[in-house]
Amino acid sequence: MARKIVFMGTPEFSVKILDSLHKSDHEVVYVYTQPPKKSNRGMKTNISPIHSYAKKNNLNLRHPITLNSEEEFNFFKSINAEIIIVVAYGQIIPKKYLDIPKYGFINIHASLLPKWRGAAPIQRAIINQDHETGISIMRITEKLDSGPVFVKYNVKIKDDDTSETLSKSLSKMAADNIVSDLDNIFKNNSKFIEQDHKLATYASKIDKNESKIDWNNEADKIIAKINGLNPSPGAWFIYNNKRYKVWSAKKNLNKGKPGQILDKNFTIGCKDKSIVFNEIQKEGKNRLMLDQFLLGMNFKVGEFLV
RNA sequence: CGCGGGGUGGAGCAGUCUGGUAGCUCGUCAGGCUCAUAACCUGAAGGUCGUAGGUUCAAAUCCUACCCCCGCAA
Repeated sequence: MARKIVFMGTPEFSVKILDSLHKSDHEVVYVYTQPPKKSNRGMKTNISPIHSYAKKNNLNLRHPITLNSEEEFNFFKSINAEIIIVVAYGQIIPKKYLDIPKYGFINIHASLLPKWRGAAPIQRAIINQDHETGISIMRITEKLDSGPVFVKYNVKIKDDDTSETLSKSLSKMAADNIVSDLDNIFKNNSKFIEQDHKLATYASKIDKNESKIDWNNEADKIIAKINGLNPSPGAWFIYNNKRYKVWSAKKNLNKGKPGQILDKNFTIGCKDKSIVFNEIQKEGKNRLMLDQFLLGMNFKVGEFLV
């Protein structure tokens, strides 16, 4: 039976899931996303990935600056949706909204709750060198990411997984399952299980300062950071006053002082072993594979990166 | 009007400030060496220096406009 769904989401991660819902038997009556804002080079006005998807597929779109106004709340009530799916919307849903739809607000979160509640669960899982993560589908309650969960899907984190690859596979996993999961909710087949709040950890937003590579860490830890911050904002270091963004790297067994260039392959010493870059990008330049990068790179073995 | 870097043979770069023969590393092709090679040696091909104007005896280089790529910041 077709249900009236409202979808709330913003980044690329949400798009596949919206697509799944849009192609299902249910009716996506409204899509909410963050309003367009001036951003990026030149400060042009940019719309969110969900915004452009909705436009392309002629879905009803709503992008209020805030949900808190009376007017916005009344509009929401007038939609008369039966269930709301929230995937990385980027705004806290005010409490008064939560009881309006018959089947409530459902959230898709990219971690195995109660682990990694909050803004950057995928990045944190990789940076923390976790071996697995996943998707949790849960009911939204007043407190962020702490509602009862009714299903989790696990996925292994591979050594070469980045936030981008992991985000894609998690997004796909959620998209593949959401429709049948919703059916279970509608049929009342699903048990919502309270999280064990004592085990909760928090995935705080990525701070600019932590994206700089600290060569006093172990090679594995540095690589985890590189992968976790790929593609955005990217792990980086300074050499000759230029900023270099590292897209990927692998461990090398050679030893050397932290931050020191150990050989002509631009291998860099860490606290223990060392790392050799795989794909790297100088500021203002394109990203390059190591062999290309080395051709035009002028450096002396023995010097230090900052 | 957010700040900044860049566009030079197929790839990555130097040369631009201080105008005067188009340079480096790699790749490609041919030949050589070798049991053999992604190694080594020799040689060759390949560039309207992003585009369009301007200044000049002379422009990759100086001036103007435009196009494209990228980093930061938000």
